[in-house]
Amino acid sequence: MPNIKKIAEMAGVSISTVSRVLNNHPYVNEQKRKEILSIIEKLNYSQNSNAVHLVRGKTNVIGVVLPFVNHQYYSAIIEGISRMAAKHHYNIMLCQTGYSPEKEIEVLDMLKMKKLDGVIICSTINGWQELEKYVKFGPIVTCEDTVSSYMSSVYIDHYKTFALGMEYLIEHGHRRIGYCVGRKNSINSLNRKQAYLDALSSIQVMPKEEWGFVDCFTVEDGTRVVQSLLQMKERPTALLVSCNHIAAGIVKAAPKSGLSIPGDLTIIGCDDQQIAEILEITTIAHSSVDVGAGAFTLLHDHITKKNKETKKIELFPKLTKRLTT
Amino acid sequence: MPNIKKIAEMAGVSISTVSRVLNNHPYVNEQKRKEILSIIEKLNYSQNSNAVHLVRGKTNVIGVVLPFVNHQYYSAIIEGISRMAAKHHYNIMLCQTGYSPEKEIEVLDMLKMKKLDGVIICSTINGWQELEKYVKFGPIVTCEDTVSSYMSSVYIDHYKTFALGMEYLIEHGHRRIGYCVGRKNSINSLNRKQAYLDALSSIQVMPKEEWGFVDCFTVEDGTRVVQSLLQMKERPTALLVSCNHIAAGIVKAAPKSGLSIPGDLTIIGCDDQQIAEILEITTIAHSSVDVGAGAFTLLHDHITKKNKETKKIELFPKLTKRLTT
DNA sequence: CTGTTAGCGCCTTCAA
DNA sequence: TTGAAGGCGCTAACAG
Repeated sequence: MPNIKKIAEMAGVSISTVSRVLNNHPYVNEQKRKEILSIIEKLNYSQNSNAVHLVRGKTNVIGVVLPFVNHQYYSAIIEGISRMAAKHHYNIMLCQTGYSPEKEIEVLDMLKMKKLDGVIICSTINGWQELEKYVKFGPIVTCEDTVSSYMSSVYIDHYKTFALGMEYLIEHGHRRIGYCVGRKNSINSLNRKQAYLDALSSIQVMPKEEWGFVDCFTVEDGTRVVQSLLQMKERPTALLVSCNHIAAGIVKAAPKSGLSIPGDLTIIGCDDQQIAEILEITTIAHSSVDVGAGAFTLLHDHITKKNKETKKIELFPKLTKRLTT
Repeated sequence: MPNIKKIAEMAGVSISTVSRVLNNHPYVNEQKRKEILSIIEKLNYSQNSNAVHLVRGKTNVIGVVLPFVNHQYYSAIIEGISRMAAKHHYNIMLCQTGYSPEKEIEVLDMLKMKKLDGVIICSTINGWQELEKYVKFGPIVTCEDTVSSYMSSVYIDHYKTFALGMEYLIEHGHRRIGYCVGRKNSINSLNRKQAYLDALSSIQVMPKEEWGFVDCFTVEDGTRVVQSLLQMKERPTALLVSCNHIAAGIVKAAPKSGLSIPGDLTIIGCDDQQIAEILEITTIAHSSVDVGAGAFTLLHDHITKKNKETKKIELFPKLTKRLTT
C-alpha cells in the first residue's frame, strides 16, 4: 500500500504539498497539483483514515446505542439517523446492547477513546446519571426524556401518551382498564404507569394489580397476555399497550380464544409500526423516523459547536382511531 | 485528556511499561503494574483508539452494506451479524445505500482507507465484478449468490425458491400464475424470473407479460399490485411474491376489492418476516438471522486468516403452508 | 523486567 | 508557493 510519502517521492515534491492537494488547500501550483493527482490515481492511493483521525482528533463516526436492532421501533429511528448522517458525511456505528449495562458502557468508552465523535442513545439501561459522566468526552443525545441538563434529547413524554389513551378509553365508557409495558422500572414505563394510575384515580376506580402486564416486547408477549387474560375471573374491557407489536399479538390471539375485538376487548397500541396499519389497530403514535433525524441533528449541532446549550425537543404523538376501539 | 506519556511520567516509568500493562503483556513488576493501574484509574485514562488502530493496522470494525435498514429482511440480517460481532469484539459500521452505487463504493473505500477490517454486502447494486476490485484491500462477504471466486458468501438460490413455489402452485392446479419481484434486473430477480418461466414452460403455458410485477418492495407496492390486477381482463389465480411485505399488502387489499384469498387469488410469499406469521401467509423462507450470523463468521475467518480460500454457503428455504394457499 | 528508539501515516505551523 | 520539522498517541523490536 502506497502512502503519502511514496506519492511525494514519485511526484518529486514534499509530503506537505501532497497533503495540500489531498485536502484541497490553496497555494499549490496547478501543474504540480495535476501531476500529483494523476500519480494518486495511478497508484490507486487513498489516505489512511486512522492516521487522519489521529491527527485531527475526530473520526466522523457516531455511535447509535439501542437494545434491539431487529425491532421496528428502533430500525425506524436508525433510518432517520442514517438519512441525516449521510447528508452530513457521518458514519454510524451500530451498537446493540440487548439492555446489557456493560455493553452500553463499552460504547461510551468508545467515545472516550476517540473512536466516536458523539453518541445517540435510543434507550438506556444505565440511566442518565451514568451517561452524564461521559459527556466530557463528547456529546451525547438521547431519544428518551432525561432530566440531565448536559444532554440534549428528542423525546416523547409517555405520561402524556398514556394519559391520552386513558382519556379516550374512559370517554368511551371503559372502567375496567389494563395496560402492557416493557421493562418494569424504566423511566418510560414508570411514567406510563403513573398516567394510568392518575387517570383511574380521577374516576375513582381502584387499579387492579393483575391488569398491569410488564416485560412485553414482542408479538409473542401479546399472545401471552391473552393467555393470562383467559385465566382471570374478572377481565378488563380495554388494554392500553405500549407497543403495536404486543398489540398485534393480542389482536391475533384474542379471537382464537373467543375474545372478540373490540367487542370484548378494546385495544390501543402505541408507536408507528406498520403492523398497526395492516391490522387496523388504533394507535397513539409519532414518527419514529423523525426521532432519529432530530437526534442526529441535535448531535451534529453539538459536534460542530453550532450550539453549546443542550436542547430538549418534545414530540407529540396523536391517536389514530382504527378498528380495535 | 491524559495520554500514555502522562501516565508514564506520573508513575515514574517509561511509556513502554505503561503500554505493557495496557496490553496485558507479561514481564512487568507486579508492584509497578498496580501503581500504573491505579494512576490510570485516577486519571480516568483510556487509550486513543485511533493511535492504536494506526499502529496496529486494524480497527476491529466491519462495514455492513444494505439498501434499507428499516426493512425487516435486512434488520434480521443485522441482528445476526450483531450477535456474532459482539461475541468476537467487533463493531459494526452500518451503511444504508438506498441502492445508490456511489454510496456503496464509499463503503468499499473505507475498507481501502483502513477504516474497516472487512465488509459484508447484504445486497449489491454495483455487482460483484465491481466489488471484486476491492478484495485486495480486505475481505468482502456477500449475502447474495456471486460467481466471484474472491468473495465468500452466504446465499439463497432464488431460482430454487421460486421453483419450489411454482411446483407447489402447479401441483395445486394453478395455470394462470403471476409473480412479484423487486429490482427488475438484479441477479436474484432474474433468477426468480427464470424459474418462473421454466416452470411455466414445463407445463406448456405461455407466460403473460402483465402478470410479472417488478419494483415491489413495500406493503404499498402490494396494494398497487391489487389495483393492477383489478384492471385486467384476465387475472392470474395465483401470485408468487418475493417478499412477505408485498404479500401482506396484497392480502390486506384484495378482500376489500372483492378478491377473496385464497379463493380468487392464491398467494405465496417469501422470507421470514413475522408479518407472514401474523397474517397467516404461506411463505417460502430461510432464517435471515442465520444469513447474517453466517456472513459474519465467514468474514471473521477471513480477517483472522483462519481460512484463505473463499467459501460459499447455501441456505435452503422451505415452504410453510398457511392460509393464503 | 525495563527503557530507548523507531516508526504507523498524516497534518500543520513556521520559515523560506 | 514550497519544504522541513514537530507532533498526534501508541506499539514493538532491541538492547540492556
